[in-house]
Amino acid sequence: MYPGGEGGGAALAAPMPTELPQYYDSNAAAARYYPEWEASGVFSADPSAPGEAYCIVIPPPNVTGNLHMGHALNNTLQDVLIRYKRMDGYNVLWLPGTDHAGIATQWVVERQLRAQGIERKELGREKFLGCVWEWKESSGGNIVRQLRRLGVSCDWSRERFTMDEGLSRAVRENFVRLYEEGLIYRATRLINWDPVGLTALSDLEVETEEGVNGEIWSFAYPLSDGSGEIVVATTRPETMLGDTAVAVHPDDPRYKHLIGQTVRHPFVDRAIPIVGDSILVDMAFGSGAVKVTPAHDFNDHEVGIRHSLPMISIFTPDGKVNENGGSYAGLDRFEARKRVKADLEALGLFRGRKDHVMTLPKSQRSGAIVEPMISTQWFMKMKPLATPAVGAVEHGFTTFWPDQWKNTYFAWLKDVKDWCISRQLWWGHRIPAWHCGTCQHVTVGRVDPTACEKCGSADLRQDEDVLDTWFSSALWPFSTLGWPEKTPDLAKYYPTAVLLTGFDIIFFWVARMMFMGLHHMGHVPFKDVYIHGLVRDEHGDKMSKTKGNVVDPVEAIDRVGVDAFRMTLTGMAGLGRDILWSEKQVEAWSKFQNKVWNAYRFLHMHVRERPATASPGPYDRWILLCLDRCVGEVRAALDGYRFDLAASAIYQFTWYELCDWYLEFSKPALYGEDGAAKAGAQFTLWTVFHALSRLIHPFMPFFGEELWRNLPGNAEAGSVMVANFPKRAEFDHARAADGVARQGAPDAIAALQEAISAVRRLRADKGLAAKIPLTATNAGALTTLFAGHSAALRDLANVTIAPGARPDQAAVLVIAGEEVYVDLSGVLDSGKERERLTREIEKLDKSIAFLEARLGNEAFVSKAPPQLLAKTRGELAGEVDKRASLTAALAALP
RNA sequence: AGGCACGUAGCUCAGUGGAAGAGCACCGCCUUGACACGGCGGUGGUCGCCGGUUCAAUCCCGGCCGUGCCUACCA
Repeated sequence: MYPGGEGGGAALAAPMPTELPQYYDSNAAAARYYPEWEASGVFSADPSAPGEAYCIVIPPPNVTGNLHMGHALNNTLQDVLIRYKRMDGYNVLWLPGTDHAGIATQWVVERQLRAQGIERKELGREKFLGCVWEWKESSGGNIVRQLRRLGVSCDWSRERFTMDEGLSRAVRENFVRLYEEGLIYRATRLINWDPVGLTALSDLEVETEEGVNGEIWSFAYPLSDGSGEIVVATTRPETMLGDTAVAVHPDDPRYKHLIGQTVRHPFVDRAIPIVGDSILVDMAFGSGAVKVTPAHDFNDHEVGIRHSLPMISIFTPDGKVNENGGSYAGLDRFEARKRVKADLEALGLFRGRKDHVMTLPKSQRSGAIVEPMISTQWFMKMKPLATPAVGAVEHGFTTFWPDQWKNTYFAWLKDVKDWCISRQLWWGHRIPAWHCGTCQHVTVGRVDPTACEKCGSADLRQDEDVLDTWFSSALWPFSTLGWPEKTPDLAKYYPTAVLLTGFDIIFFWVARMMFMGLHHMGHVPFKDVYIHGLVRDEHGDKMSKTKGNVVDPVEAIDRVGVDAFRMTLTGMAGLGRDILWSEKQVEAWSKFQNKVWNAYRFLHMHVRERPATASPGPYDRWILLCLDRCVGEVRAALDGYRFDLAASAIYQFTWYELCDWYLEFSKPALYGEDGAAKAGAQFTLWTVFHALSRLIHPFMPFFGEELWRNLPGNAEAGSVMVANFPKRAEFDHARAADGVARQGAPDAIAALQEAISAVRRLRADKGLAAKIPLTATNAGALTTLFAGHSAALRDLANVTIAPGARPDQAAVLVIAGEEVYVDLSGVLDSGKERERLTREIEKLDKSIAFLEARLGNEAFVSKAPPQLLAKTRGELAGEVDKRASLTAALAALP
């Protein structure tokens, strides 16, 4: 356009066509549109606005982390749903935020400090926390900046952090309430201890490393009365320093007379009772006698409780033998193992060893071998919370997609042990409990107490521990909406619509949100839980630094463009399948993007302004009905979380129907002189892109926006984000028009496509250049049917259909049941044509044999549905006719 | 050990109780006025194996084999 124009007063008849660039630049579009979208306020939710609520809370990434492919997938899928629902008129809120990630973050900062020669303990709690906050502030923006690169439409004005003021308040409220209800308690128990991280862990934070080569080492405990010995075996000989019993099966004839006697501990001055325990001991295994270390083994601990055994802790928090280990005190646990073995051998008590492949419990964070230790910690009572959480899914208040994940969820909740929620860390929500120095009473409160609630003493000391990170995450769906306040957000958006996450945190997070939501809100936190797979490399291997196959999403976006990047992930996201990231797949979607872009440029060549509504011709009606079907498929797919099928439906329609056929069909009208036909095609082309840009937008947001904004005459429509997602009813006019026009007539478009393909095949088979025009003759109704399609036949197959008899030299085709003769005068190669016909006839023979066999089966005829029977008979008749035609043609060949 | 998935074209995956589909790869031909990041045509599969139900099974059921994951692990 020429700003200001040329003067002269005459309005330009038509705007100068905006020259669309040859290629669409996804990242340039992103840079242009994203800031504008964010500034426009469309991302921001308004609970007082109309529309049914549709809310998703983001699975909060680690605040100091970086975006990885899992995040990219997770957030892309959320954005697809959010944009779809927003366009569909829902009152949408996508609430973003980050997690403080207790252990993980503390570790990173500790490591940084250690690199500078500073130890956390020397620094002290206050100063150390200062460093963590500093690190959070300096790196905390990364992840949200990277999320923005994905084009996600979250409500950034509502961004939350698990340790912000509001959420900290929710955490405290939750703790106090559960404490008052008796669901949080302090107890001394055997827990999982991380000797490197120096903190308690929950069961879930312990990972098992499989396939570790170890040994089973046997030794003898001499009976105290000197009458013999009992052989026991262990993978951890050093734990014998804490043995307080030997267990045998009460029915075991070898040992049952010994129950009640004692054995003598060779290193510590201790007589150890022999107890009978049918739960622990399997008579058939090993020697049938088991050493019992109640302070360092979960099974043994139970035995200790059952038999009131002493529980002797033998390790210090950092995994060294303590004063209970006699002369071994001060040795690291692995060093102690060697010494114990050597000393037992020296005493002649060694009774053999064998190799044993075992699994080792390791700390999820530090990797250290976890040590069961008796320790005083805070726990959450799980049974009363878990039961309703199981029921809610059983009764369908929350649905898992795919459904089978509910089994995983049930399996854990139905057998869940109390949750150890305290951590000996500094970074996290400090436990709101104060210990009285005078009477030892613990005061828990919403506000910091100044005096012991029991004795009034002012000698109070706050509990040193912080809460497990997942304690705050468990509240996320309602704490982020304002709980414990009764906010408009909470009223409008809770329960949320769907949670999208990976299967690895069903226990950690999904289950805990479920029971916390049910407990505090009385409703499930989300109606659906969509569990997506893992992003792997193209061979299906897990991405890992050691394999060197990690794809950095930001780098990938820079390289391939954000739209194709997203579509690649989305296109593979079905139900219960992992996503295999492949550059080939990226390329396919880049090509798709390019294909659409070129079709769009074609539109711009022929449509300069918004076309007036025009009555659609046969091709127009056809493509509009295809689009209508596609819209239905996309909606159904998205409603069932089949992102892959939605992507595929769009691809199929766009490439195979719109580009391969419709654009070609429309050319004669667009380039021609028939005003009505032209208007119909222009209007249809515009209508298709008007819908397609909206259909694509949730998946390829910037591409959709670019198509929408540059659609001729669409400037005032604003952003595609707030346009309506296509509905099937939009194309009712085409359906109605098509119904009137066809009135039961055969499907001319299908016949046309068949004819074009048949001629093309013939050409390819005969090696005939496309330039050579062909004539096809037909004496039947087909010529009438094709009467309106001569231009399409000419342009797409370079063939003319005329009424008439069979030429002397001709190839016979059967289209829609009628013989069509393609005049090959002068170019007919009898040999090749004979081959072709023979091949065709062979195929028909097989088909006829198959159909006849079926119809000859009495059981089929009597039991198959009548519709199928009729169809089969019709097919057979058609095949027989076709065969007759081709056989005659073969016979007639010179 | 138990549980849950999965096994369809060379690769990655859709699919349905009524004669097997896509992308990529491969083989021909084609620069035609949206597009060579393209067009047209084509090759390619006893739908893991064995039984059962059914008129009809790749699809439903049972068993087996193989792969992956989860949970619990025996001192």
